[in-house]
Amino acid sequence: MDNKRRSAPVSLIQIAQEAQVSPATVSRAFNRPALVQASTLERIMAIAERHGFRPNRLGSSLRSGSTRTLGLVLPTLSNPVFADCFEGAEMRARASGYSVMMTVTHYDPEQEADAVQRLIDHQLDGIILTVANPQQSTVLKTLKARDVRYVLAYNESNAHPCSAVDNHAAASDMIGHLAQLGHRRIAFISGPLSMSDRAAARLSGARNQARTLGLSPVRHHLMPSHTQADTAVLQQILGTKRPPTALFCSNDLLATAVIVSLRELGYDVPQDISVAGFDGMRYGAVMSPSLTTIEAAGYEIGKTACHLLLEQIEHQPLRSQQVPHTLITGASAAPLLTMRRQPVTSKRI
Amino acid sequence: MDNKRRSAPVSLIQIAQEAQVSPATVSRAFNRPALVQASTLERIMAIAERHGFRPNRLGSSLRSGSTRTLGLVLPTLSNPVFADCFEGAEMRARASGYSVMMTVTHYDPEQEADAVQRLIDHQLDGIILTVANPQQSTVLKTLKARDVRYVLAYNESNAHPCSAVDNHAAASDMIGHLAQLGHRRIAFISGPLSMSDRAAARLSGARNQARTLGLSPVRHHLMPSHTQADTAVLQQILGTKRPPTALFCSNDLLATAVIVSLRELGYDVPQDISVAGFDGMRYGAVMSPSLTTIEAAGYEIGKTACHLLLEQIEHQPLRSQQVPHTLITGASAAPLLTMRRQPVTSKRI
DNA sequence: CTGAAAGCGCTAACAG
DNA sequence: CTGTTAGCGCTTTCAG
Repeated sequence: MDNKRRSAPVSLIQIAQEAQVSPATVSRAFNRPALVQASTLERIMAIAERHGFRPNRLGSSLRSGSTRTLGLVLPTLSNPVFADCFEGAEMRARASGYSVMMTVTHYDPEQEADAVQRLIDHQLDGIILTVANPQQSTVLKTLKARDVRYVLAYNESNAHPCSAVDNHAAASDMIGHLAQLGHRRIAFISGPLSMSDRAAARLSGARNQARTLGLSPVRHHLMPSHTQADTAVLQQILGTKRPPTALFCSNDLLATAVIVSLRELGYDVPQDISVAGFDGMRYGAVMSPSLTTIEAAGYEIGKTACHLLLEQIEHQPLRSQQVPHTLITGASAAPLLTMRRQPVTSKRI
Repeated sequence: MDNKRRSAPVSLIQIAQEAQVSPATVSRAFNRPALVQASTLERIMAIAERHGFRPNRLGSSLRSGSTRTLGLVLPTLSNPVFADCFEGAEMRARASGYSVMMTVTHYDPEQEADAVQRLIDHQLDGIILTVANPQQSTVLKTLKARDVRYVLAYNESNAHPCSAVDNHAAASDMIGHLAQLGHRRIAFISGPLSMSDRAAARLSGARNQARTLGLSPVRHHLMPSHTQADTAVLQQILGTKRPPTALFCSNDLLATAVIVSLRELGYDVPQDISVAGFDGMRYGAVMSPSLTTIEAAGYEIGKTACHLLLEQIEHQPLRSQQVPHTLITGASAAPLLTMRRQPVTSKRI
């Protein structure tokens, strides 16, 4: 009856029989062809091809103890920097014959834990992950306890191998840039810091640099999520006596949302207020106004993280690597002088 | 010496010994706990927990013939619609206890073939994929020949199970909308059609509707890639005697690039020329001008494709499912009357 | 260069 | 409800 589905699952043993060699030889033919006599190799391969045979990786993984598969755990792919990160990591993995199992966590530590457990169950050779906060991450403990190899991507840490930009320095650079444009009252806007150590590091870098340059202390304003702007909060920020003249947002998606909300409130960017982001997502350049931001190449972070992980798998010593960042001067942050004296506080739309 | 790495790989057998039961019982405890006496179950689980034991999926997969893992093959995650597609598919997969192995092909049939082969080697339970063109796709033949379950995402086909929007109808809708705005000369812009049957279907829908409405025939102009605009081509298109008043681009990324290029050439969108896209990527709403486009929800396509695949895996009959599309009226396409009479052909920048 | 044998960790039959 | 048995498909010693 059911003779259509799952036709002829040929196994290595059958190839061996047909080729009149032992299974071991067929295995060698595929894994270390140099060890097999040319004529034998040819015969085996011909038969294999005829049957469309390819070694079943489950068998080989079980026996050899390696799945040649890596796990990738990221907050979300909606943020294009993480999509880039995947592409960088997968490209690097493929170059070494590895496949990638991927999952997203939506910045939720509980989902991080589930994800990592799932990947461990699959016996992956290693895991690349971005966690909410490496300091107090139970997953990292699990990983260590189980002796699973891993590398953090985006998170900075000196307790764990990682691939990231120097968020502190990058945020400093941005504050420097805004200061150079004449801004002295800068606010920092982000989602819940507990969900992103990156945002926290950026805030700290911003504050530090503001202090160094003698600017007003950087106020921190919280948005409900890392990618959504709360209009009420913005209204409140700008309704104060001496409102900030520039808003530094913890990521580009948030900066984008903030710009849209400001527009709805009747503020022009950068005419009434400057806005800067962080990440350097591709669309930033296309937006209007084009986004002033820090480019932290996701592709590089992913590629590097994967490279570090593969090093570990090859038993090279653990190490971390910083990925360089670049300030991108867009039109969303303008010199203070060209801005209006009195920001309009009433709606204009 | 090397006593630090890979500490104590506990196996089901060891748990069985310690719990004084047979391996089968431990297996049942994890897979069908209802079949095990409560007290036994408890004892087993306690011991397992103490050792941090979890069943090794390689063993179980090899024996049971199912990896509970699906493959996802997409052109690229740089296009946010595909990133959404991943999220939709992975969410659906996870809901049924499946993991996802993912890879990108950059619209290259050769990479599609490699990817599928790699996934087949991993013995995945099924594959969701977007191919350049299902009509002449060797991968689909391979998949069929090997009796691997699969569902197409984005590609429309009546020879293969698939989840997609009705590209033809959607393109018709867009032409209808542009016609309603007063446009009668509309050009269609895309990358190489051989790399995307979606673009081809959209072109055909556009042409058909233009004919129906008695508009000028839709001219098709080719860009070097699906996401990059060639300024020279645009210049040539607009340099003709009776240039099109609206450009319908085969996807949003391309539309975005076209708008940027037009701006560089000194054309204002939509003042001088209207531009429409296709896909409904999130950033379209944030752009300026906001993008007129067709929303084809990637998340839904991915989720649906995964759902169809899981149905297949549960031996339900093959089927396809169309995902609805929506016209999004943005500001990048404006009524003809408000446009200038004579499009400027000299640079203004 | 090749073969024989053992077994990776688990589950599916079949008994009881 | 539980145990026994027999592998799933492959690789890896260890011998030749």
